[in-house]
Amino acid sequence: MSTDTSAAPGPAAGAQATSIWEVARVAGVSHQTVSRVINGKPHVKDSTRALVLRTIEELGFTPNRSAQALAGGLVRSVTVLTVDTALYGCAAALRGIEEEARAAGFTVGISVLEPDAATGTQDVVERLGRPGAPAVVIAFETVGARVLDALPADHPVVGLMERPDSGQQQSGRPQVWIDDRGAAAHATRYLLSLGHRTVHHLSIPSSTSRLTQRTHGWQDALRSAGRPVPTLLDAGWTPRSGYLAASTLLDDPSVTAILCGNDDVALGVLRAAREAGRDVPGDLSVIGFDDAPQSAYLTPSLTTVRLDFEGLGRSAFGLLHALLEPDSAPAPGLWAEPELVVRESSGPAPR
Amino acid sequence: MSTDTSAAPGPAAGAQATSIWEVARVAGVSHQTVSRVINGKPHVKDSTRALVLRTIEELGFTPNRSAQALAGGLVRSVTVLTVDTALYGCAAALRGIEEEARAAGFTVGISVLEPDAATGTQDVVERLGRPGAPAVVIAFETVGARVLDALPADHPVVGLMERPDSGQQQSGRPQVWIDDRGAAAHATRYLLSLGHRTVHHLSIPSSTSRLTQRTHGWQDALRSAGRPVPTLLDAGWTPRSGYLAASTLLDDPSVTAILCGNDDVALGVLRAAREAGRDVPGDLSVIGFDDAPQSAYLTPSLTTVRLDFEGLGRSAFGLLHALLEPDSAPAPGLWAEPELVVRESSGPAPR
DNA sequence: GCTCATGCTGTTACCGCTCCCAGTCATATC
DNA sequence: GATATGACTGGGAGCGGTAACAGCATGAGC
Repeated sequence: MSTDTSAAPGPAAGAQATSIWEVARVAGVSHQTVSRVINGKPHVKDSTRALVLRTIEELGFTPNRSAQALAGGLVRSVTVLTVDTALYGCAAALRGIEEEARAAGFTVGISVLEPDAATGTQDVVERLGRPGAPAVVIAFETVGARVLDALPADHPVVGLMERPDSGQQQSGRPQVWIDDRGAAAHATRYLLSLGHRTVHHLSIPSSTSRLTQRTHGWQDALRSAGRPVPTLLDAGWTPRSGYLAASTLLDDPSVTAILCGNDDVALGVLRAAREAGRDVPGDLSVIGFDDAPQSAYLTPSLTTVRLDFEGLGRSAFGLLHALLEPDSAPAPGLWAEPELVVRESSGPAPR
Repeated sequence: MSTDTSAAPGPAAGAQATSIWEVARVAGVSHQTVSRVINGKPHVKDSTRALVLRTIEELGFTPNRSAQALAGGLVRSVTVLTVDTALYGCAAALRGIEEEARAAGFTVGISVLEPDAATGTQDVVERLGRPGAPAVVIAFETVGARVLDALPADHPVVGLMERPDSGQQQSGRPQVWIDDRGAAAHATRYLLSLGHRTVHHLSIPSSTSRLTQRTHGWQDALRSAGRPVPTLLDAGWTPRSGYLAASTLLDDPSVTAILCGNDDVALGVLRAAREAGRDVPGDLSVIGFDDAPQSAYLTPSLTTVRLDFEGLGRSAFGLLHALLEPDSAPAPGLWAEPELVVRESSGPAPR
């Protein structure tokens, strides 16, 4: 009796790892047939298919994705490029993407962009691991936008953006966006309608060259109402930054309404207001942006603009999927329009 | 003059994608030398190395990770398995892992576990894409723990856990954990020291078979102080769940101190307390868990147990890295001990 | 001067999978 | 009955890398 090492014809002759060759050997078919079964391709007799499927089950075989990708098969993986996974907007979008991607059998990778990260084409491709690797870029701010620009035009990538300026429908690159400019304008008008003379704005970080669309929307509303546009104040993303920015702003008693770049900033403002002895909404109205899950439970509960980041993420993936597999992919869904959610933190201007 | 299609000896003879063959051809060396340079292996003359490096730069070549993985080279990718990317603890841990992984040149994938997901070995391996693919499992709750169990003992995986019961130092699998049991006990003792007769507890979801370590810690402290242990109340992860659970609890005027399973639950409790006309901390003390970035800015600001999820994530990756590359990996760092952060939401028992 | 170690380089065989192409049948069609 | 289908199946050649081995100089040691 001798060990038969020459039996298996293909690679992995004496191997223990279960490959399609092993499955093929056990099932008594060729590796090609196994491949067909795995990929649900036609031209396999039902009984053969069943046999192979059973064998796969028995052997606990899992196709090796690296090999699939290398052999030029369908890739079924997305990389999400984002600045911060903990920030509510990004986290929610990520969740939407992941959810949809997993449902479609895609693997999702994630790579966090440092604010000062190198964003040359090569740097970005290196993060993706392979030229032509599908990606979703969460590009609400500058770094993301730069990364998006660095990718070649034919690269399968979709961006999650702020609403692009109507003028520059640029790049023809697939993208999904939220009309936060319009939403910010709406929120600002709402505050004016409550009798506030003007509205101050604590902006989330913007590129040095460009204001955020939220800031633009705020300006739009004030200008078209003929109201003075106060100096723009830059906050960060955190409650702390909102708190610091508001601390000085609240020294001015004429400030009666503040539109914040996001809910976290608004939270900081709420805190600063309380410490400054300003009643919200009696003396001061505060509006946030995003409608994070916490915002409804704050004291006072926060009036805010609800943004459907999760839906946006789902759509982004859907768009990418459609790009990759035009036939099999379901049509990408839509996402909810921004909506002003009025709660306790906003009210009539003091008199 | 004719196009020379036979020049390149190896694969990709007439291809346009830049592979190591292309780099080799341009640099006038063999593909193997290019491979050596890429991997920083020895036995390459400095001048040759420089030449290859320059060529790589010029051609904008990026090694194909699928091919590297397939060829049995170092893998340099981790998959994070978690239940929710938006939950503060998970998000922070994920950030820690990603940060450390990227620094080490690893790709990070993420896969969200549904509460009712199939967690057989094969299901999990399928998510990882390849048997033996390194992973970090965020296993603070049941699903994660089950997944961890499903992986074969020799699989390179590290778990982020609650502190295991001292009895069962189980499985020998590498893991990092937070002593939330001790921290919960500490927080409970703190409340008792303020004069509260007992402490109520709103638990985050636990497996049906097992209480969370936080709940255990709470029981520990009450029992060893000889205080009555109130009925355990199950909340969820969200402010809403805390709000709902507290709404009934607060009908009982003897409830003066509540330890919450996390900060979001505590936020809901704060809200419910206000609506019930209970002053915090005058009538009621509330303590959270996690110290989310928002908690310091709430009104009242939240006394909570600070947990270093980010450090935990970094350490988890460090441990995995050391497992994968015992020589080159730096020693995994430590993470901060839990710490009770006393703020405004806790105070002496009412009398 | 010749052997031997040593540094550098190229050749070859895979890794596990998918493509393309060439069979082999059974069933229609003429 | 011979030929054309067409469903099914198998064989081989890569995909872009890495590992193991083999060559070939160069310098040291005898």
